[in-house]
Amino acid sequence: MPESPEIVSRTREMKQELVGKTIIGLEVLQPKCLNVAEKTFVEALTGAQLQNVTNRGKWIFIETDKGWLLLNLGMGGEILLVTRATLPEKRRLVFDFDDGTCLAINFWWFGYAHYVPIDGLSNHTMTAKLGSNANELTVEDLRSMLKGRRGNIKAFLLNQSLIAGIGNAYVHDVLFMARLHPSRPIHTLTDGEVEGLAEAINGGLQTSIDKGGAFYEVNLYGQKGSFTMEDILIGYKDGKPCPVCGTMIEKIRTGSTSSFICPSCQSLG
DNA sequence: CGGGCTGTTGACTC
DNA sequence: AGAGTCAACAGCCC
Repeated sequence: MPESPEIVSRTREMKQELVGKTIIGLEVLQPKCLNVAEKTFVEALTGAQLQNVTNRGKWIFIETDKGWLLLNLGMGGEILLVTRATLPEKRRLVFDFDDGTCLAINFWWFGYAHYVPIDGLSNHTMTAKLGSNANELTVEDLRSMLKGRRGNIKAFLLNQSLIAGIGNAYVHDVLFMARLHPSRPIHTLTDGEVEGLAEAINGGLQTSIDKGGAFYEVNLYGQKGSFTMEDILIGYKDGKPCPVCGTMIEKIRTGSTSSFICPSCQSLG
């Protein structure tokens, strides 16, 4: 489940490794993940030189002199820096570079590889409405976003057009650190709770960013991230004791997703 | 073997 | 506007 920590880590690695390389060829094994015709995609990016790699939420922005390559790994996937000799079996896209290396991209279930012309980012609806990066959020940002908003806090945190980068894997610990129940109505939050939530968002993601992302995703070199189950406080730990009060952690249904909570630390009040 | 569950996202409905 | 459902279809667990 690639969320901010994994995407920020992949972005760093790609910027480090790929800037300056030129795409001399590319292979599309799953045209369905594209936003344009396969022919258009291939023609647009062949010969493109990579200039920068950034991210917004879960989207990776690869800037080239011929336009943008935007990637979203969906529910998981790998971006691997390999050679033709070491290509992974599972791959949906392969970019060949002028130095003999290549980038093999696979989506675990589904994902997107979109081409956008140099001046066309504002027309790319899937990224144009993304909110600010979760790992760069300030208390003031959060306060103004929450003001007057209805609904519950978990749906708010997962809404990418407000805060970009939090997904259903990290949200459990973010809410736990802020001592908030996922179904807590936004309008009932106190000033202190909003401040605590801002800290929880930053803290909850930063540990994993520092560790290169979660153990269930790999980096460009095929190595797993070092953020492990031991770094997770309550997520996916139903039946185990809460690290703060010892109460049994519960798995509950919240809308169409599951949530993990300590029923004592995160009471609905 | 098969069914149910899991990360994302947008489209669609009420 | 918010909440729910579905569809993209891989892999794991029981």
